[in-house]
Amino acid sequence: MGLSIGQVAERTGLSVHALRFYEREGLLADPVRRESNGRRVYSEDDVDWLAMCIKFRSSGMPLDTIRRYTELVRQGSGNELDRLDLLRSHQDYITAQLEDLQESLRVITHKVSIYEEHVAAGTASCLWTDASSTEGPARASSA
Amino acid sequence: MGLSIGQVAERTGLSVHALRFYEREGLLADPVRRESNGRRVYSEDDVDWLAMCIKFRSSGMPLDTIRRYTELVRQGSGNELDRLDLLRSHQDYITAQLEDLQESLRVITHKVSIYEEHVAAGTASCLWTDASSTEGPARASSA
DNA sequence: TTAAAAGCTAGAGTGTTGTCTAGGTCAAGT
DNA sequence: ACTTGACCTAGACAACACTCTAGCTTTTAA
Repeated sequence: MGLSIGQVAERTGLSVHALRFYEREGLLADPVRRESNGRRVYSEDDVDWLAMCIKFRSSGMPLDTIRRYTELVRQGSGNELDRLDLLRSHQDYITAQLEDLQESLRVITHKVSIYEEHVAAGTASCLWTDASSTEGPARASSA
Repeated sequence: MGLSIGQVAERTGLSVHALRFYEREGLLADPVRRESNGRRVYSEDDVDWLAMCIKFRSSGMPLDTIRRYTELVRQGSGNELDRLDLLRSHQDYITAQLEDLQESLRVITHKVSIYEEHVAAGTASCLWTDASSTEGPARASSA
């Protein structure tokens, strides 16, 4: 039931350094329990919480915001609207990221397909000399 | 036809600092032309190239990789397969990001909906006291 | 019993991506 | 003449999120 920092590092993929760092930064709902010798003992709940933090992080939430969220949870009930606000705005942020990424993917896929055509053509004979229509400044190498 | 650094900053959304920085970092296909007085003169092609760099950046390509790509383009024809490689691997990277983000969105949307239920219930009467089933360590506040 | 492995704290160091400052030039307007 | 504003270079500084080091204690395995 109680996990050492090393075990938690293994399970979460965070380094032990990062785990201590996150704790110092106030990202854990409660300051991790300690054994008599001072060593950290993590519960499954701690690991779940960390997993959530990792999801937040990987979707671009800054540590600062995770800390604010953590504080709200730590304060207990009464601020659910604030938590909801924070979550919704992160939701919006993710949605915006998704749209940007999809657009980026569209653009790069287009570039890839142009290069593929060129390369396919070039496999037969090396007749083309620049990436015109894919690279801006390389275009026609002129005014 | 020739744009000042300030105009390019306006058009691209990059700061003039960032524009000079990108140039120093070798992210521009050719070192920007200068007026007699040393001031930069950007062409539309430069702006197009910058727009592409911005797309690369915003989809998580490090400056380092953009520089490598730029170098390939600068070298001229003959390395199209290398460019294609680089582009394809970034394409894969974006795809992976999209999947991660979608998963994150799923998780956070679930949390949001749980909070919404709680808050809706609480609007009538403040009967619930914690975020159990949404927050790990806050759960039942016990062993 | 002793050596390796794992943990601890405090704090320094790092990589990335810019941003800002200092000190100066140049052109235009008043 | 003088101020304002855009531009220049070189280089210092900064935010973010870790990562690593030093110096120490404790646990575990041989």
